[in-house]
Amino acid sequence: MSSAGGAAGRVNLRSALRQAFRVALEACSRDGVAAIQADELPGLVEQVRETADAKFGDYSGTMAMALAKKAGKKPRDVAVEIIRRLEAAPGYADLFEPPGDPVGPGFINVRVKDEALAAALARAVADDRLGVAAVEKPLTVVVDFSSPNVAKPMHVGHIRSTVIGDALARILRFRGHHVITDNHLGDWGTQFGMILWGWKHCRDDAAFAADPTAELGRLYRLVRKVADAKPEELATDPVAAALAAKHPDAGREVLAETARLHEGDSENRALWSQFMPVCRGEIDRIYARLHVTFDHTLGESFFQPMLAATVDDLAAKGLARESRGAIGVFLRGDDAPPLLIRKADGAFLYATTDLATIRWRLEHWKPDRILYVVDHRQSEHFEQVFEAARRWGITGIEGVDLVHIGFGTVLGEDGRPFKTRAGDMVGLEALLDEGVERAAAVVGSGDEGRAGMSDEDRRHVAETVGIGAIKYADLSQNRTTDYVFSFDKMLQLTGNTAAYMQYAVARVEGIFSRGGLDREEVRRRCDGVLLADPKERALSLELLRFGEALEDVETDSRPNVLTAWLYDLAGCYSTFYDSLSVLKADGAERESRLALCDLTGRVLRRGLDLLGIGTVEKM
RNA sequence: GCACCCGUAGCUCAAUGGAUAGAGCAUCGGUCUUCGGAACCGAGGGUUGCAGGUUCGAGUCCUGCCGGGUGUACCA
Repeated sequence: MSSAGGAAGRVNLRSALRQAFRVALEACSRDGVAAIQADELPGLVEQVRETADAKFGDYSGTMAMALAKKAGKKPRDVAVEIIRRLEAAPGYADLFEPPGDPVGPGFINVRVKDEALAAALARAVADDRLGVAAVEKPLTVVVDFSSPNVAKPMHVGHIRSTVIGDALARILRFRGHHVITDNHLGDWGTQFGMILWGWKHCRDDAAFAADPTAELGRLYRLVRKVADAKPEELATDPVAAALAAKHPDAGREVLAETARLHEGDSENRALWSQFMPVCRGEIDRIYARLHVTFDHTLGESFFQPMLAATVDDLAAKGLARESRGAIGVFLRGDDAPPLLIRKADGAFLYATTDLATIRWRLEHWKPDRILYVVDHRQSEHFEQVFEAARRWGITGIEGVDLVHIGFGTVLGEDGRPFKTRAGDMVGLEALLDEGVERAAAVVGSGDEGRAGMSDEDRRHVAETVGIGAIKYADLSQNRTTDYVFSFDKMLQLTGNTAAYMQYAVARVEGIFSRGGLDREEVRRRCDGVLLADPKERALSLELLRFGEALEDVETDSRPNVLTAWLYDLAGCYSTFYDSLSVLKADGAERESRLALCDLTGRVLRRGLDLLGIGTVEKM
């Protein structure tokens, strides 16, 4: 038996090569080639990366050029010194060909041995983890994402946090980290003051009985306009305008309702308890459809009992003080705006809850890292909260990474924030519906995979493709930039889209059902892979880089690194499959190529799964 | 005013300081008597907003402009 499931059988080629370079560089330093401090070693070792072009080999190291100046030597001479020690590094010769001479100004190019590649691939085929090694030092990582305000309908603005956060959590978990996901619901803020005010002044009992969610949504939208009292908004909404005229002080009254809720007013608390299940039911339905789950859903209300103590403690430590009736933490001197933690009317704020939440999480979960997947517009807020938390000196905060994973805005095709013609945010559910509807039309356009497909199957395929398209479009963008939302582009069957990737999976895996083959049997028989053709070798190497792609996703919390790699993998497969026979091949060649197909299908499927995207057998 | 982010092919987007700035769409051309053609191969298309600077090497780092966005005391 091969080492199925055994960590010893999994090799991350890049990590192995970096380790060899580390040894070589340490030797260079010892031998006086170039003085290298221990703290600059990691940066140099990271300069081992995949080559830009296969003609240069598989991996290259560029650190010789960086080291040349301080060594007082020519870059190529430094490279020669590194190469000499690299070849002697433990384990190097098992996996890699001798490097040869430096290229150009001093590139050290390395090629993986074919035998090592074939053996690693055979192990990956037999492995549930597809050859991906788990991290050596698992961290406890809290991922705080989605976090909608429950009293208002979820809209397109929530999709990015939800989808990116879910993907990051899945990937970190697969990497071997201990991941705790928490949906930090906005269930205690001013939006509830709006609902409360609306409930008391303009509710429609019949409408609430018929559809509580819709009625609460109506109240929120209506009262927000009344409270904001912007003339241009009121001009287009006579109902809101009439209410605003009748209640000129609505804005303040809304805040008063919020404050009463926070103070424990029995009527407002009772209404809150009545509204919450309605709100939760609404968002849970969407999460179910997105296949997104959370380990915890500790909303702001959960931390409410800790807020007064939070303010008191910060004040007692001399970090927070009164200013204009409110209480704030002054982080940048007396002139810069402080981080407010209590309003003049006594109500607490977003920052108060965030600080209390950090303390609670540190105490109960002892994380090494907390990721906040939140709109980039809140970057300043998080900078301040993190700074305040550190100065506060909460127990256990030393060494904990607090990271704001910001992301850009979703734009309409006009380049403006994505809104309906009326100017409202686009509802998330309606968005998903439209995606699925359009997917149904696209999926129905072919005929190959549809033979014998029931209506139910077709609905399932449309749902999987439609939701997948929306998620993939989001995840395949660099998260830091805004992006233009376009159903037409995300549902294309070519290019870097979910539909293309899902199709690739169906096509790859269709080989086995079409050929009437037992995949388990293919895997059992695989004891190596033939790499006679460059296309087979390219595909094999790409497959073994799955772990590297996941590692790179974690480094900068960027899921688009994974989508880009999956797309490259699909490209390698297409090239391979187009020119080399699989089912029509014979003997060992057929076995080898079937194993490649099997692994490609499983890696693509797993990769999409790690992005939260489903796949189908036929489409 | 101050702070942060962004300006890359006609369009939508990539590119952890590395080699000739890449994909898809669109345009044009080619392959194969389809192991799922929703394929594969190729071409054209770029002064990476502008001007300096650092570096062996800059789309990437620094400075200054131009243009766009966001945030800036009691929303979250």
